[in-house]
Amino acid sequence: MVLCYRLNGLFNPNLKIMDKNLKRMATMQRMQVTGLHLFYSKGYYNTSVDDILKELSLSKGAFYYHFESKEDFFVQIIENLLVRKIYSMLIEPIEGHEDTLDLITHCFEDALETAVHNEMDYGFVLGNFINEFNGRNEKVMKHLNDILKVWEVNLVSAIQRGKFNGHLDRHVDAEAVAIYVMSAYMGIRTLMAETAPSARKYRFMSQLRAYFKSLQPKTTTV
Amino acid sequence: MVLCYRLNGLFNPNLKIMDKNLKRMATMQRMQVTGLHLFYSKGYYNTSVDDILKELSLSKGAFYYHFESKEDFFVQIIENLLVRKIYSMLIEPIEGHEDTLDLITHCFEDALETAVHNEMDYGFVLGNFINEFNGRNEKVMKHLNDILKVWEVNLVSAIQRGKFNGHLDRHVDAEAVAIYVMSAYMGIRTLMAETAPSARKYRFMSQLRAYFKSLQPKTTTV
DNA sequence: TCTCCGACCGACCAAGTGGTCGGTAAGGGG
DNA sequence: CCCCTTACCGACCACTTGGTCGGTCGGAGA
Repeated sequence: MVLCYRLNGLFNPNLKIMDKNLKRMATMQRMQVTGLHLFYSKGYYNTSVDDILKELSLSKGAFYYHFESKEDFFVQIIENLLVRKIYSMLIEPIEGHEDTLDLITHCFEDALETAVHNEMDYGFVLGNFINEFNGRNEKVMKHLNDILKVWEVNLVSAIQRGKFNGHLDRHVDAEAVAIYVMSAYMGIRTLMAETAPSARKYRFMSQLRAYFKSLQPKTTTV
Repeated sequence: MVLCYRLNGLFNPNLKIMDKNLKRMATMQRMQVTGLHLFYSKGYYNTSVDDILKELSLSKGAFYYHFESKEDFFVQIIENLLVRKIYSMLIEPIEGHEDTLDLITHCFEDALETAVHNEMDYGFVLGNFINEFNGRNEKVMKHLNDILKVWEVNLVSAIQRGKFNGHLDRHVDAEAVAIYVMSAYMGIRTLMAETAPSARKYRFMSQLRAYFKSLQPKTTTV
């Protein structure tokens, strides 16, 4: 968004036009934010465009003035909101040069804690949407899989960094650990969805730590 | 089904009526089987009753003659098909008295292998439906959570059995292991849904084994 | 043979669905 | 002052949805 703003500013130094763009983008942003909330809580196919508009006291006309279609709207939500949130919640926190396993542990601890408090956990939102669109909408799936891929790549490189720094055993299969960690995270979020989220989070984290211990460098023989 | 058959036979020894019940149940069974397939591949809310009927060349009348509503239909699918399949795929295989961790490993190996071949993996079907109905339909969610609970309970007792038999360390937290194992399984199925299922299965299993190793009795000191 | 009943048909309904389109009010530029 | 663009309105459209209901038909019982 900031990027577009600057670009328009470059091409057209007129202040008024910049104001207009700001208004346009504010409206679109509002639609996207409530759209994501509704899509998340009721599902994409089970949320009508009217539902979103009602929430905002806007009309159909406004919606189709700003977006080509419901699908286009959703893709923009993915690109504008989902990607960034996942980046800041699940990728950025493991980018440091400290102990990789510690970083992942704290990252998951934080992410699951927000989930316990019923706030939106974008890692789970992603899993939810993957389940909903899988086999139903290739185009959207491609965008969702791209996010997954970014997450995976960043995990792999963090793990490799950890091996290099001596925080992980040299024989650890980075790709495998990444996949496993992602699986576990997405799975626990499904299990936390309805029943005893706090207790389940605690149990999950204890076993994640146990698993991570098995990845630490083996100082003893063999 | 067999049970109902026998019950009807008991209360009414008339052969003709048994035949009639058989026909009725055969039709209902057919509807449920294709219903589950469609609900699984397109989602519950995104599959219309007409879609199912078209597949079977049956009419609306037939459907609402046998079932009260779409929701009732789905609940019966859960009770008649989902519960049994999950039992035979994920619970029965870990009931033995051999090494619990071996049993779980083989069970998952088998279940994921059928998933790789694009067959229906009912463990994943369950996760899918939980995601779809979570926060949208309490009644259905209750039924789905019940299945999850049964799975959990059986896992816990299998793990406890393993501790008793000396296959697992005495200090292992059975509940935590159960939750963790379930999470991992449900998660990997989401990740296997679209991209590189076979490779991901392989990586997942390797790390599951690594984790399981950390649960084995510690023969060394401390 | 007549009657009755279970199983099924298909036209129909109200309530939505995504999407279109002819408007219109505001407000800046000429 | 007019004019044109932007942002939005809301009636409307074709279509689908879950669900209803009067009817049909074959076969079993009397």
